[in-house]
Amino acid sequence: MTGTLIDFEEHDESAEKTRFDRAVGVLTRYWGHKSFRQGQWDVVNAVLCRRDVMAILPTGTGKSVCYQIPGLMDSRPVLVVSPLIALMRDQVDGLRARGIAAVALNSSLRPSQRTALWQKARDGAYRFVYVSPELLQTSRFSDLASNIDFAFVAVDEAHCIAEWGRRFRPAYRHIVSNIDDRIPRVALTATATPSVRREVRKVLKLRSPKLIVTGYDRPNIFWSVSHVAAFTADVRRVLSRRAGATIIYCMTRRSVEWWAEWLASEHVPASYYHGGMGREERDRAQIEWLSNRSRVMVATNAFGMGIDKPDVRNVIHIGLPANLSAYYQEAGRAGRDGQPSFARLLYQNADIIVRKKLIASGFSSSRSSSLNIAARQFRDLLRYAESGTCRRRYILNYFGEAFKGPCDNCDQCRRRSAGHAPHVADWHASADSAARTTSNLVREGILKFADDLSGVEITPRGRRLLNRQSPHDALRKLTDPFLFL
DNA sequence: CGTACCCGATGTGTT
Repeated sequence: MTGTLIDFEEHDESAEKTRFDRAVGVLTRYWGHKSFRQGQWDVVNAVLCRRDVMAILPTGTGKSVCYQIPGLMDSRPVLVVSPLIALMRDQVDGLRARGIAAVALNSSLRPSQRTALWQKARDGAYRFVYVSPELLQTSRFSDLASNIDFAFVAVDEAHCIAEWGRRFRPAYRHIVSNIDDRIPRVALTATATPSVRREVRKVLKLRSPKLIVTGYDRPNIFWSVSHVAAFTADVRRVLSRRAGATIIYCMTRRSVEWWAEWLASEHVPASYYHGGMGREERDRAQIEWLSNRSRVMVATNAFGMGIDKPDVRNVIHIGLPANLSAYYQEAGRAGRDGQPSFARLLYQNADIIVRKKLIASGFSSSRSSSLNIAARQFRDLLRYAESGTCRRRYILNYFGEAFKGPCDNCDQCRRRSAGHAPHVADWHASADSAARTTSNLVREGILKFADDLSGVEITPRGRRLLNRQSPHDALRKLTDPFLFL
C-alpha cells in the first residue's frame, strides 16, 4: 500500500471533506486538538494533494504539524531538511513523545548507534527522517534515498536557502539535486519577503507551488527606534520600565560579553550566548534564561532559532542587523503569548559605517550582484530605522502585506497622536559626517579599523579618553560630530 | 561582523 489516503482530486468537494475529516482525526489523536489553526488546513490539504507548497506561517502557529499530519496519513516516510541539530532533536523528541517513530541522522549520533540507525532508516522503520542539507550531498544519503520511497520532502526554515545558501552554507543551494524529481517539495518558514520567496522557489525548483501566507502582523509588539541614544542609559530605562524576560542582540561576540558584564554590574541577572562558546556553556545559559533564573539574554544572532519562550517582553537591538528580515525574526521573538511587548532598535552613525564596510569587504571577491542585493537590503533596514511614518506599516509593506496605518502601537504613531513631529534622521548626511569624523580619529590614533572586529576599534589612547563607556557609547562620543566638536 | 554542518585526528581517563 502506497499513499492510498492521498490520491484524492484536489477540487472535488466531497473528497476534500473526507480529507479534512481524516486530517482532523489525526490532529486529535496525536495532538489532542479539535481544530486547525489559521493556515494549517490549507497547507495540509495542498500537501495531501501532492502539490509543491510554500507555507509562510508565523512562528508559534504550529508549522510542524502542517507536514507531520500529511506524513502520518501516508504509508511512506517523510524526509525533513532542517538547519540545526538542536531543531531536529526538538522535533524528533516531540514526535517520539506522541509515539511516532522518527530519527535525526547527523553528526551527533554516536559511532556505535550510527550504523544501526541508518540501517533502520533504510528499512523504512521511521515515519520522519530529519537531515541537514549537507547530509543530502553524501553518498550515504544517496544510498538511503535509492532504497526509500519518500512521500514528500519538507524543508523547514526554508528562508535559510536565501540567507545562508549564498556563502555560509552552500549545501542549501543543492538540496534537490539528490532528490527524485517526482517527490513533492514543501517549503516552510516564518519570514520570507517576496524576493526570498522567489529565491526559495527557484532553488527548490518548485513546480507551480501552492503559496500559503497568513498575516505577518504582531499587533501586541510596540516598535521603536532610537538614533544616537545614550546606549547604557537607554537599556537601563527599558529594563526598569518594562518588566519581564528580555533579549539583547549585539552585533559582535565581544560586545555581547561587554554588555553581560555591564548588566552584572547593574545587578541585573543576565546570561549570554554566542557561537564562540562551548556547547555546555551555551546550553547552561539557555536553560538559565528559559527557566527565568536570569532575566536578560545577551546574544549574537546565534541565539534564537527554535527558541519559543512565550513571555519575552523586550527585545533590544544594539547596533544594526544586516537586513529587515533578520531584524523582524529576532525582534519577533517578543510577545509570542500575545501580551504587550516591546521591540527597540538602538543605533548610531558609526553603526551605519561599520555595516557598510562589512558589506563592501565581505563581497569584494564575490559576484557584484550579491553585493548589490546586500546593499539594497541594508538600505531597506535603514529606511525602516529612519522612517518618519508608522513602523508597522513599513514592516508589513516590506513583507508584501497591504497595511496603511497608523497602528498607534509604535513610536512614530505615538509621537503623531501626541502632536509631536516624527523623529527623522538623514542617514546620508549623518553617515557622511560620521565617516569624515571617523577617518580623522583614525589619523589621530584614537580609533583604528580592525578586520577581526566589527570594523572599528578604539585604541588604548581612545579608551583612556573614554573610561568606562560601553563600546557603543564610546564610539558614539567619538564619531558623532556634534558631541565631539 | 555573525550565523552550522560534517568527519576524522588527537588527547584524556577509565576498565
